[in-house]
Amino acid sequence: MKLATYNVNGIRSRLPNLLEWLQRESPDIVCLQELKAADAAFPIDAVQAAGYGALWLGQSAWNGVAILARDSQPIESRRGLPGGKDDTQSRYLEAAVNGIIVACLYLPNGNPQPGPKFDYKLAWFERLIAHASALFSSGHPVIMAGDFNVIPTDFDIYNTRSWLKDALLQPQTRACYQRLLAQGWTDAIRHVFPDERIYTFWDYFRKHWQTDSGLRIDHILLNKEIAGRLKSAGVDRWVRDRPGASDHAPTWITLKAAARSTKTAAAPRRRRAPARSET
DNA sequence: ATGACTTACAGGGTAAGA
Repeated sequence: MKLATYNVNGIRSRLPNLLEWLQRESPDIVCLQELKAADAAFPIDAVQAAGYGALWLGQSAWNGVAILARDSQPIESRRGLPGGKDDTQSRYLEAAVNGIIVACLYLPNGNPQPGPKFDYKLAWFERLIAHASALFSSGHPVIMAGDFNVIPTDFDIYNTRSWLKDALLQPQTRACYQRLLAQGWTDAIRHVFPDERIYTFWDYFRKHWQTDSGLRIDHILLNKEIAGRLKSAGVDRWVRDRPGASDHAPTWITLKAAARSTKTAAAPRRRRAPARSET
């Protein structure tokens, strides 16, 4: 089972790239961010023709998230984070797919910093932390995947020199991410590659792709019910190299098949005791 | 270095991204 997260940066202009990637990599579950399209403009026909069921939360021009499931229809469990009465930005969608709760998120960028956009980022992060706590201890297998807009450590960026004022690596931003992880979540990419520089984003200018000057900001977090199933992880860098690519690359994990329930797996199968009524 | 690139909305120039 392969799950991926991909900030497409405009699903309509990126549709050929998205379809090529879906066909080549066949991910089972996909979290998309930055659709930059209203609900009515989501290319559901093309997505279905590629073999995927989908849920989406669109918005004209900006933001927008979607969850795709191969040969399956995701079952929506939440649309928007709790506590967002006045929040009009489409950044959170949650669904059940193949017995897993999948949370697809697009955390605010927060630049320029300081300022109202950074305040909004931190406030949104607080709402995420609160909801993530409930998800973590829900008893279900849960995966939170998306563009977190957080560079967790200096090891997750090619060089901090020109980013020191950036919202993505401010101490407050990193502290929020660490508080989230402290609930017990496994950062899947870092867990699989503890000593390697892994990037998921390379901005369009300054030849950052050509010089591999990237950031690791797209993350996949696993709760304790599913962390033991983590098998492998990676970044589909070839997608970033295609003509007309998004500035992000798809980031993915594979999972081992779910074990049978603990009781069933642990208890040796017993011969059925003869029933009294049989004699 | 309020920059360099790219998308969306609109149908030009501005906002936003990270």
